[in-house]
Amino acid sequence: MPANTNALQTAPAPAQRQQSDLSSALSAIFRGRFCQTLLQNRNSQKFEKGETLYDISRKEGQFFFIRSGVVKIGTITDTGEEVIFDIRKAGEVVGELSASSSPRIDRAVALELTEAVPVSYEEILATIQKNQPLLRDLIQLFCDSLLNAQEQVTSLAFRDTMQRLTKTLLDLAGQLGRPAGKRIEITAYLTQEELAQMVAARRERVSLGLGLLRRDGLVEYTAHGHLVVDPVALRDYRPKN
Amino acid sequence: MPANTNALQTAPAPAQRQQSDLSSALSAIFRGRFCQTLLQNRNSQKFEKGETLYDISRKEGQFFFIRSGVVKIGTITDTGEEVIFDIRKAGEVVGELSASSSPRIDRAVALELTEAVPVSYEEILATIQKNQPLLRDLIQLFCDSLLNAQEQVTSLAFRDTMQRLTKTLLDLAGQLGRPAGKRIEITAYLTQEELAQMVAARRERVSLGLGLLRRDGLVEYTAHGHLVVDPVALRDYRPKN
DNA sequence: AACGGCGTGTTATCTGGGTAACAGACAGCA
DNA sequence: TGCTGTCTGTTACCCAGATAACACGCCGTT
Repeated sequence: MPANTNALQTAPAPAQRQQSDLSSALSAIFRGRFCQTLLQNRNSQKFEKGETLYDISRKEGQFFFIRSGVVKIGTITDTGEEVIFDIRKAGEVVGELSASSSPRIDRAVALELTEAVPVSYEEILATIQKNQPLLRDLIQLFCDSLLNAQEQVTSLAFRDTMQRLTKTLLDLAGQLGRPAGKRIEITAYLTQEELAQMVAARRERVSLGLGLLRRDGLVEYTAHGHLVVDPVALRDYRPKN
Repeated sequence: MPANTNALQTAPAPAQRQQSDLSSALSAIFRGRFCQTLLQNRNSQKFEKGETLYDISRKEGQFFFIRSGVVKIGTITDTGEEVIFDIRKAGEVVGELSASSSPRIDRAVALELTEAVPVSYEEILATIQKNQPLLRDLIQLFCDSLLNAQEQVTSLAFRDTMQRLTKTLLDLAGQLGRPAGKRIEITAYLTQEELAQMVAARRERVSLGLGLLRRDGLVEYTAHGHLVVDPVALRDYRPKN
């Protein structure tokens, strides 16, 4: 079953080969055009649902290239409260903050069975020096992450719970969406608690909010518990309907 | 008066020379060991208090190396509301998001007379390719920025106004602080409105909060309107005193 | 000296959303 | 077949903080 996990042993490759593979993979992944085969000579790790890829304040500087699955990145305060900064899926990268020499606060947890290839920051740097165009992609990755965080700050500063909820749903539809008629199905199972951690509100609020949206036909559940949203209607949803 | 502004003309240097200067400057600045002289062959721009270095959604991808002064970076929503993400001072860099190809939302405004050297993203990339160690510094810059933004999200999600205010004051003391006995003076003039935009709360709250802290001797004003804080007392300030 | 303009201090009122406390639905398991 | 744990839906209550509306001081101008 864990075929990829020991692909390295079954098809040993010289460092040379591996290096060039990594290079292509970085390029493809950073650009979001992930190809399953590119990293096939490298070890991949499996993470069960709920398992953490990396936790707050660990030493090893590793990026993870997600082959399949979905992970949440967020943090937990000393008082046990949890926020979610972002969701990443197959073809994307997590753990970019491991490049920082400052103490970090983020962690990543699999939302479903996830396969990811860990690559040390040092290795990434080395690869970039041999493949200059990758630099732009790496930096773009940081920019996207930063932009996203800044948007969250702005949203928290000025928007109410309902507006943050609709924005979160739209973002999710964009990231994890699969078209279903004129609707979009969010292809991941998120509990209301997790939605609440993305919205930065109490679960009860999210429950109420979803209830409202459902009553107005902007949102519904599939049999599997997935959310299906109406993006256009959601986009110009005005509070106090 | 604008002596630096045309330093390039008065002391023309071959591209070669300029390139190596920029390289050293990047290194020093990224590491926070800014040296006034390193960029002296490059144009520097002056920004009056309140003038914007760059605004939301402009095209030119430029970083600014701050020679002197203090700037705020933040954003304004379409409804005119303003937040401040961060404050940067002499020796630091702003505008790193200009590396992004996605539409950005941030802007930078001088809080006092500021001199800064604009350097295009392309030029920075070119310099890094000739001076590999700089790559780490550039990435560290992004990491610090991202970390800061994530902390703000966490803070907004879980802390009340008073806690955010004390944290903001401590951060400011760390960034703009000059020791004054066992106190620290924040060497910039910030209106309560600006503090409020950093804390993401109404100005009235900040006024009230500062009043409380002042009553307890944790904060005072200098004659010039600067804040002086007691960092140790502030650090373990507990609400509901 | 009189005027805006701008920043600050303060209060009275209203409300979004947190807190607490359930009830029902469903799934796994013993 | 009931037990337990996890998730969702809903309500009553309360409070931190937004809103609104001033008064005051401190300038730089005219």
